[in-house]
Amino acid sequence: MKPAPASLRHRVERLRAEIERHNRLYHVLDNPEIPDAAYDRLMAELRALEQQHPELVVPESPTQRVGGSPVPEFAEVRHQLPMLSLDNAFAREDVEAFDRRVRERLETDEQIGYACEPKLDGLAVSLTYRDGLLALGATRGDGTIGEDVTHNIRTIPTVPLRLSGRGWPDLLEVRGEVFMSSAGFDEMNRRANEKGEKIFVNPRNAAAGSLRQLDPRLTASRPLEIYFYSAGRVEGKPLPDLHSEILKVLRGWGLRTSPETQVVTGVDGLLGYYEDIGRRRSSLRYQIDGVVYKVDSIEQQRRLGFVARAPRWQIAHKFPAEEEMTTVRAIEWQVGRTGALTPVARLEPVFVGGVTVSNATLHNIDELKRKDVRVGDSVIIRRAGDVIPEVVRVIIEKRPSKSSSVRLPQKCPVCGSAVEREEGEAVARCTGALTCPAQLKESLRHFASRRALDIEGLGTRLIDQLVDAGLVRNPGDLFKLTVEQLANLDRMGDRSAANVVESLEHSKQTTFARFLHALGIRDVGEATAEVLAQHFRSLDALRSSPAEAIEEVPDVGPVTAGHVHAFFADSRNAKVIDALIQHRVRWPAVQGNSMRDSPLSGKTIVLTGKLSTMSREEAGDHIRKLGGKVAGSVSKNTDLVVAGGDAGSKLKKATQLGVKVLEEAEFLKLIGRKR
DNA sequence: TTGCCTCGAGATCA
DNA sequence: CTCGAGGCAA
Repeated sequence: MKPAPASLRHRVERLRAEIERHNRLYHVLDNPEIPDAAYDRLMAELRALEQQHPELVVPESPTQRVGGSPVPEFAEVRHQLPMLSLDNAFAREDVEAFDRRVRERLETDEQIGYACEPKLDGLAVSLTYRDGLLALGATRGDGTIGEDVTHNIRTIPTVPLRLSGRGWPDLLEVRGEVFMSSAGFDEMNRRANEKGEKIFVNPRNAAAGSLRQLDPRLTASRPLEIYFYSAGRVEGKPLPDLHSEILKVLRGWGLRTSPETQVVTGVDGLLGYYEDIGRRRSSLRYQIDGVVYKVDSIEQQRRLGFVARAPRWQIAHKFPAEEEMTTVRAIEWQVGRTGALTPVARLEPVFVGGVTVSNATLHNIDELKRKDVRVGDSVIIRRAGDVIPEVVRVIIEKRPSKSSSVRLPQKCPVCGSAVEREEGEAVARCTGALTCPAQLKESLRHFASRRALDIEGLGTRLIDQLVDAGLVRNPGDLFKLTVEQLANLDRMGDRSAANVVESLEHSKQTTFARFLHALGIRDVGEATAEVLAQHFRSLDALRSSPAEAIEEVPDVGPVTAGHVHAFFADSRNAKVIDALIQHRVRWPAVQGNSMRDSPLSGKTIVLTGKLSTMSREEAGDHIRKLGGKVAGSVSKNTDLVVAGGDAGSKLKKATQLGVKVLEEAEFLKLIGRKR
């Protein structure tokens, strides 16, 4: 093939620039200059030229949005700056309190400038541009680690593959919300319906599902959009010092921001914005579940800082949750792992807040009595806090004439054992322990779960069958199962059965902490299991300890210590544990850094700056594991400050107060981690 | 709590 | 083709 002549190269460049300009006019500025057909002709010409001269193709060419080949799996991405969650406000008082807190912390009586925007119902993503080219697109994940979905992000027409304009930093991380417009969603479903394909139930799930496709061609066929709402990591050039100005420069680089953003002053401004958007909510092109307020000044944001996992300078003001009426078909009692009886309302299915709700927990007997929900009642349902369905109230006028209050059962509805309710406790419990099939099933689920023994393939269905068939009466029985027994069950062939036996075998090699966690002792979750393991080091030491000795463990109080001691004192539990050990469930000896001789034990430590080898969360976990406490700010009570790169005011304060400061390398040595 | 995607494997039908 | 497990997101 002949190399492309310079004139052709030039033409290709011109075409790309032209197409990108029209993209920007169309998607970002919402102001197209040429008809679609003319745009299509430009694209067609570019495609033809690139086909004839493949050496001219570059990844950022507008023709390369769909990279072609599916990815084998999603890679993990660590967010350099964590993607935090945000606090919620539901009532105007919450907003007033927010504004008051902000002014108190900033020690000002002046009205605060706030940047406001709608809170879109989509999913948060982080995009990284290096030298102006899209390099990475990732989901939020847990805020620290997300998934690499670059191949799918590239297919979104409103995402520029190359930044336009000038003056962008060498490295720019931007955050935004990927969503589907209501019209796009309806149109997509209409087409899917015509073709007899399955339709999506709501735009949010459709958008989330689309980003999780392995094959970008499928994603490209979904009407995804994006609005950017903030900058993350920036290197090489500072951004403006007002949030609203940052949004402006982002827009200048072709990154679409919400046209509804607005800067207001003071709490009245916030509430006015909320009402304005609320009035226009139904005429917006997309679904929103509230609005977001941010302190506009970046300097003020910095001074306000963070609390736990949310910044103090922003808050989401949610619209009231959508409510629907339905009827109660039944009220059932669920028996949990610890025997706790929970009343659950089985409802006539009703579509509310984008999903079909047919169950709603009533939490406990007190809650049930307070609301006096009865079978046959008409009730108001909403999805509280985004997720969990809630019975708001009963419509008394519609109550059937002969109905009666639900009472706490005297006997366990599953096994018939006595039900006990301790003085002053809200929960009632079945006393059947592992003889109760419900408790047994839940215990086994917990035992096999990922953070416990992690037995792959042992799911709900299989556990139900094993218990119902009488094959398993306690966790120890799991390890007696044979391929033949398993293969006899529903939907279990030889292959599946062998896989389960294999993963059971695999799960026997565990850690002391996981083992303790798996036992399901009351009040012993992952964290407590970890400190118990560190403190006692061996099962025998723990088993033979009196409650007082267990109480010596940091963060373990008399109640938890009592539960732990009682658990091991129970001969039924002892038998199960012995059986597990007999089946060679085992773990490596717990290593050196016992809490007692750890250098961090009882120390208060502050982390500042970026560590190169781990996230702050991880560093915090290490410290806590070694008996230390992590604090957010430096004071005279601080024993130690760990300074990573770019450490700021906390380091300064530490020096002022004469607090000992450790570099990352020294810290790693201290926690017994080498580089 | 629900909905979505992916994967492995069992069930079903030609 | 269908189902269950497992993982993710809000």
